Amino acid sequence: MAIQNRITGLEPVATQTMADVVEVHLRDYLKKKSFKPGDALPKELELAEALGVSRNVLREALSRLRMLGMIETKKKTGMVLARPDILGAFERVLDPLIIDQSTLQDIFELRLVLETGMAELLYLRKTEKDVAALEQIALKEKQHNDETFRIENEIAFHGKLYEISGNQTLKRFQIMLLPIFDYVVTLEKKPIKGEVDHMGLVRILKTGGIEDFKKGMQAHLQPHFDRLKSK
Amino acid sequence: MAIQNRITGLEPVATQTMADVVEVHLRDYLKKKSFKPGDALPKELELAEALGVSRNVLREALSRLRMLGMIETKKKTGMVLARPDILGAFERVLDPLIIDQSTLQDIFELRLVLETGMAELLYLRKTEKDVAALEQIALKEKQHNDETFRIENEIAFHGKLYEISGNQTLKRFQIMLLPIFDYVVTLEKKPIKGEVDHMGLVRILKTGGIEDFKKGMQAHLQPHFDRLKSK
DNA sequence: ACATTTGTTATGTCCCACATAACGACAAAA
DNA sequence: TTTTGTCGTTATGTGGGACATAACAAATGT
Repeated sequence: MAIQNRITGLEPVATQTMADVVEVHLRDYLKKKSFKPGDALPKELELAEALGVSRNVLREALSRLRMLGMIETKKKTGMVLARPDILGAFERVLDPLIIDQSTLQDIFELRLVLETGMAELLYLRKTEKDVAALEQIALKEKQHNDETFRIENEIAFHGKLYEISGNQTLKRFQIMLLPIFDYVVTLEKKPIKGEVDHMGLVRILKTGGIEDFKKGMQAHLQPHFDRLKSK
Repeated sequence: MAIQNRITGLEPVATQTMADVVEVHLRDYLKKKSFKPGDALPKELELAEALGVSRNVLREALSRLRMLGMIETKKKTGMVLARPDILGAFERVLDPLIIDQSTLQDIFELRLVLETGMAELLYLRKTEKDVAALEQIALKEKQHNDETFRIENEIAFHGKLYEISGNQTLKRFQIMLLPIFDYVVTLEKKPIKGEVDHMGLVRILKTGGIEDFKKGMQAHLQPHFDRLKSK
């Protein structure tokens, strides 16, 4: 048996379960038939028979698609195709405690990449009203001092930025990533402070150009980037 | 009953199925018990009894967790906790045909945000070997002329960029987003060409600074950004 | 015309049975 | 002693049947 340990490049036989196969078949089926959202699907018994599996197996696969939001089911009415919630599945597995360290680091970086790359969208879509709201958030910051408020405000500020970007998917992304980000940050002892604070970013948004903002955000997040060097 | 139809903001009672509830309970259970990957879980019958549901319902929920990679099951051995594949679920629903138009647009923007924000990571981790490989890809581009090759090469070039970023999650992200990107691009008639081409970006990576690259990538993707204005 | 009742039907849930693979223990062979 | 083969045990994988329930549709009554 000692020899087996030395054998490399041999995966332990990917034993697929029927539900796995059926899930793929169903997805292909939906794609191939080019169903539109709202279209009715065959009933469970018909599908089970067509696929040659029991209703049990079929329902396991359907349960998956249902979780992903690809289908919706109602008694008597049957199943209809729906628009999947592409981020819904994401949320379920985004727990800092069960994600391995390197992926955690990856996600941490991802947030930094997003916020520096967001400048284009911001300048494309920001309104005076948006900037005013952002300024209000930044102002409140100076009135309080406790730690929990600081974190909440940090979230509010950056959240508002995502909102201004006008990208709903991006916004939801941020909401999901925040816990992760918090988790990583709180692992460090002292709060990190960049050269440019929130008020500074607001000032740039009001009077500066897009390049200025990129530099500003870069400076704001610089301490976080510095942490990554060790990787 | 007519009154009910006028009430807005009231979803028609999210009729949760047992599998939905059990799924949540299971996830909470796993989190609360702070299982580590590799830890063995109770067997199906025990879980079903503890939750007060039939084995069928439990298995539907388990099937979902299994799909997300949160658990692995083997006959006789039972179930063990695993590291979820955070992007696996994503891939399953990322089909341009079933995603609604606005989300498609969001994702399209997301890619642009990622690639402009990636500059920091690139300059943090690029090696001479990386840049040389990138140059090879850019060089091949000039030798061919057919459309399919152009697209493949486009993918190879930008894919290499993600690779250099050293962020595995980012890289997988790009692979998933590419079909979407292609889909949106091919909706347009003529190929889009920015002021800075691939060779230009390589030149910047070799001799220029990080700010230069940001500007370069910005110019390279500018035509795409211009498309977004109409939104 | 409208409200009520009744019937039908597809999903939701449960239960039982058996197949199958993998583990563990033990025995046989080297 | 170490390896190899056998076999029973066991937890998951799969199949099939039954009934409950909600929702739709048609028939009925006012």
